[in-house]
Amino acid sequence: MSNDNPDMDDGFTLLLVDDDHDVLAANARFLRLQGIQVVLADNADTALQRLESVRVDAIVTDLCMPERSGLEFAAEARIRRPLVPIVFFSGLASVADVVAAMRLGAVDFLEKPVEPQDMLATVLTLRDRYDGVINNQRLSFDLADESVPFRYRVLAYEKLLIEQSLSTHDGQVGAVIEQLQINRRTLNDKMRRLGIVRQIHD
Amino acid sequence: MSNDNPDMDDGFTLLLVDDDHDVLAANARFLRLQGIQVVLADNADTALQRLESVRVDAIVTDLCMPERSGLEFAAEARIRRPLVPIVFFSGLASVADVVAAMRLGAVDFLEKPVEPQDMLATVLTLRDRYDGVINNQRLSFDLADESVPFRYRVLAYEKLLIEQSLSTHDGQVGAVIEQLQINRRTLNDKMRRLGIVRQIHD
DNA sequence: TGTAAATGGGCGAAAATCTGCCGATGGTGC
DNA sequence: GCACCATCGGCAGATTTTCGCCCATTTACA
Repeated sequence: MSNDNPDMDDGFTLLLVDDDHDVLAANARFLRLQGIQVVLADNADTALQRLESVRVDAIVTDLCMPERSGLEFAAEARIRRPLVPIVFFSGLASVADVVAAMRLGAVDFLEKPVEPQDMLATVLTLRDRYDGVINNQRLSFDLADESVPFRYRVLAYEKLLIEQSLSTHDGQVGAVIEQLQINRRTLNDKMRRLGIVRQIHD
Repeated sequence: MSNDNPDMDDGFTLLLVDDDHDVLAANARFLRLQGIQVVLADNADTALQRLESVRVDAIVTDLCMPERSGLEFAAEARIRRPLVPIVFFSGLASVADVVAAMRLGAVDFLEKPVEPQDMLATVLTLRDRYDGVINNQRLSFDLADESVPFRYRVLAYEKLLIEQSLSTHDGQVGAVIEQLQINRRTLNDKMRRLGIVRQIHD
């Protein structure tokens, strides 16, 4: 892919995966016109290679693809890049598909045909909000699921610890820092990555 | 906590929410026959009251209910009990509904009509996870008071995960790599760092 | 004894994380 | 308005971790 653009980017690169070349090209053109860097793949294997060779910040993928499905691809992608948010789109999605996708940590699920405006809005949201964030509320429930990769389990545990500490201290970050003996800066980063939102009760 | 039946109490209580009384009663009877403690509610408000008065370990709720929907209820429940897993079921769920539910941290989403067997299987999974979490905490924390630094707790958890996986696979490192989806080199490093010694039994 | 598979670990580049410094923001009290 | 406090986040350098490459050792099996 033509990534030889010398003048540097804003650091945000989207991986767009679709087995339909026409749709893929059209969407890519549209997004590029909006100033978003896009890397393309027309199947799961190519997409995984892209993940290796290019620094990808978000993934938008079709659910139904020949050979390897979007779900399988996403599962692999999750292992390689746990922090990269994934959005699916599909025309014929069953409830089970959506559940599976969300369990994999999908950020959103669009229905085909995807309006360019919707896709753009979603992508912009990814760039602004989900960048580097593990969106997974499911993390905290997968604690005992045997098939969940090590890395997720550890992240889920970190999330659990922080949330517990936060809730026992009424959302006081300072108290959490003291109890967990963690650097404030590190705690902030982790909270952002793990999608922990502080909430104060009274 | 307030369980009047002392000898039936294995510590796991399910909150079942459905506005259809007949379905609710039938499901409750079935689950109780399977030895599962069930608390009932036929609307969101009652369900929230139940959350306050009874220690609930898991929630299974209808998505569509008059007045407050299952989603709204779940959002409230999340705030009050962030760690309690929630399962939805619904007959007419749009993709957007499923996405919203999963984002709220739903563990699963069943389609109506729900087969008793499916519901039972789902609930049993919830219960097992619950057990697993409790056990994990006990194992890694019986030495630890609250003041153990975050870093050490996470390391202890990593050690626990690896040791568990090792022991269930009879010390086969290869199987651990597969189960935990962890790079071999990384696993080796971690084992050395955490002082894990592989031992083969027969 | 040969051969293959499994495991452990050194080395080093790449990636991720940690963390101090500093400025921004929002709420509180004077 | 102004000072104060708690919190968030950009930036960047220091530190740690990850992981491919490669080889030694051990174990398994013919």
